[in-house]
Amino acid sequence: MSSFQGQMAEYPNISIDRFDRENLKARAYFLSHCHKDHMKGLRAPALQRRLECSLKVYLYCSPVTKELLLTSPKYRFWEKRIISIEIETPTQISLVDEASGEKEEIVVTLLPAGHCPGSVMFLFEGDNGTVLYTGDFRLAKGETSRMELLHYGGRVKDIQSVYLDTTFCDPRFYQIPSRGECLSGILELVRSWITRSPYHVVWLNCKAAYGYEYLFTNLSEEFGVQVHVDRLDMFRNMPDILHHLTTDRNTQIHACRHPKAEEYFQWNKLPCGITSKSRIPLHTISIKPSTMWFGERTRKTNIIVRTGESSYRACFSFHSSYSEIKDFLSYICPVNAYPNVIPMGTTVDKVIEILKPLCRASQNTEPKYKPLGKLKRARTTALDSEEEEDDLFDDPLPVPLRHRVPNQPALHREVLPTAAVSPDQPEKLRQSTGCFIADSMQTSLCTNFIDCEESNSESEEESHIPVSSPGDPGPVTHQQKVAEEVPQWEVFFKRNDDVPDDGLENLPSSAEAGDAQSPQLFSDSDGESTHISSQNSSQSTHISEQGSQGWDSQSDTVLLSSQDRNSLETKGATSLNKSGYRPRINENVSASQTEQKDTQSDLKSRDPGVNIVPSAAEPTTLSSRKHIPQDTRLLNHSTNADSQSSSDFEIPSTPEAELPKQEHLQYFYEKLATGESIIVEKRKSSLLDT
DNA sequence: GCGATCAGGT
DNA sequence: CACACCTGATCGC
Repeated sequence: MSSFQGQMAEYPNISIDRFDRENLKARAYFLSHCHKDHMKGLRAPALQRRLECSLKVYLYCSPVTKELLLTSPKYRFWEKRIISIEIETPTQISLVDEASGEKEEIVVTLLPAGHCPGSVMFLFEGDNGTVLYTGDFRLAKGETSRMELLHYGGRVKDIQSVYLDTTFCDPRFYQIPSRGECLSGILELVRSWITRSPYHVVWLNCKAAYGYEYLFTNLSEEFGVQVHVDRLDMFRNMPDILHHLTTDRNTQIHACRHPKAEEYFQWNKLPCGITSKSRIPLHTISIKPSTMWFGERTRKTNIIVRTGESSYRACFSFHSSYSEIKDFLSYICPVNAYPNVIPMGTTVDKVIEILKPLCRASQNTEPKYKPLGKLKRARTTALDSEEEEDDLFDDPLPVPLRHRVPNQPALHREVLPTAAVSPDQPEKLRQSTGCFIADSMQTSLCTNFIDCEESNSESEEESHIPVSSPGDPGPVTHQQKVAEEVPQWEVFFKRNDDVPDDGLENLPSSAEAGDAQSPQLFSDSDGESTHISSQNSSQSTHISEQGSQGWDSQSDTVLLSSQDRNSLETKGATSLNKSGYRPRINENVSASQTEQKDTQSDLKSRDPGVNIVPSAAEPTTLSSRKHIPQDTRLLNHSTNADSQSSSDFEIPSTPEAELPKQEHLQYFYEKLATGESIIVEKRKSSLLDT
């Protein structure tokens, strides 16, 4: 549960995900997603009064969040005061103090957070630096590096502070099976049951919260069976969700709820009350999505656990695991990181101890890497025997790869995201948030060294992925990016060894299911339980292809973009916020926003110029000041072959390409080393013969 | 009657 | 397997 108090040290005039107490004075409000623990005070009389008095105060959120919020009558009073901002569309907002007329400009960019429909992270850029509020998020390793607007000049932006979802920021939660792995596990369990007869039904015992929709849509897609839910009016403008849901109880997949649902289930009664179909009794299993986690060294990652004769728990998480958080933060590498959540059973201090080493030292704007001695040696050619670790940097890399150097090309707008933090900032931060300040003394040399290493490997691994297919609504720079990139072995011949693979048993086919009431392929939860295990990347790619075929064959409506079909996890994370769940409604926001919506599949809609929304008495104007570099290609970093990947954004193999054999590589290397010409027999290697 | 808070449940 | 709710009791206005 979020304990973020609503305000960020750098921009205290805005409030995010909190609407009570101090936040009642905010000049603008932001809502990252539609979960109640992020909406405290949002419908309180105090705030309603504030709205009536201050006609220039608005709530900013994603279009989906706006739609979900306004579905509830309790929040209807917000109707005229919400401005939805498209994902990945930098938007300028004027923060005006209505009493003094004082004005502050800020640019906000919504980035998909992968937590639930409409969930976003907020990237704020203004005079006090660039800050990122993650809200709640689940991003697999490498997804961060694909967010164009987190980057500038081929590097991650210089981010002063990150306000971070630390729900699972504890080594206990080292890994959580990826979205795709969890989904395929659940798919197989459901398949094994509902294919037995039309009277075999599953009940998905989901909590009352947004976030299970991608499970529903994928199940529906896979089996051509709509999911029974209590309500679906909130999705009335999201056809790609709506089409997979039904209020007709006559279906084999239920996600309906009832206060006495568990009791009902004991009596083979579904929450919606039915026990039979055509007077033939139903055979029901329950599947309870819940977070399951595994330690660093755990290799078994069971996704389904049987908890009773007809009950299963299935792995499912809305939040990033410990390693995903660390990947995320070390990639962003902010000056400060503040936990939004203190996980149960841990303390603020412990969380801070984890975050600190992943941040820059707050006083070292220019990171100093441990192997500086190497640079000195390179110039003086003097040997420096006392520092053995220098040898780790054989290649002269005098410039930090990750961080923007102080004088990067300035953004062509009035906000300068370079840190303008005064020396007293740390104290201010401590006071205003009561949270963590990255301490330069302790992040020290070692930290920077580690960070450099990790950033290199991660960027290398993730930065050359052609995520965008022509015509899809990805950021405009994607295509340029792909074209400019130099092919890398790692891209086209993706290893499988970065996903824990312990010789998993493959799932038996559903035909194996015997006569018993429960599927046989899962044993009980008494310790010997084996289950659907974590699958390697090729399997998850395979599943996604099945899904893709389903889309093609089954529906005349394209519900997900081609990009979203690339993997199951893409459906789960990205489409939640992007084209997949984009409401169709037209909103009266501003000329610029409407234009964005109407041309969403057009590259023009990805024009990286900053939108301006009418805030605080500003008349709507259209601006397209460019500030995003043409070349957003990431830098080449070195590979970390052992890095764990929990992503399902696995790099698709080039069709018909095969991993080169060791002996072939050896041959090539030898030839290259001796300068001989390479004669390629049989299979021509397009990567080597240029 | 409403909201805030807490305890307890899933 | 620890989320994001729900319900109900109590207190204050």
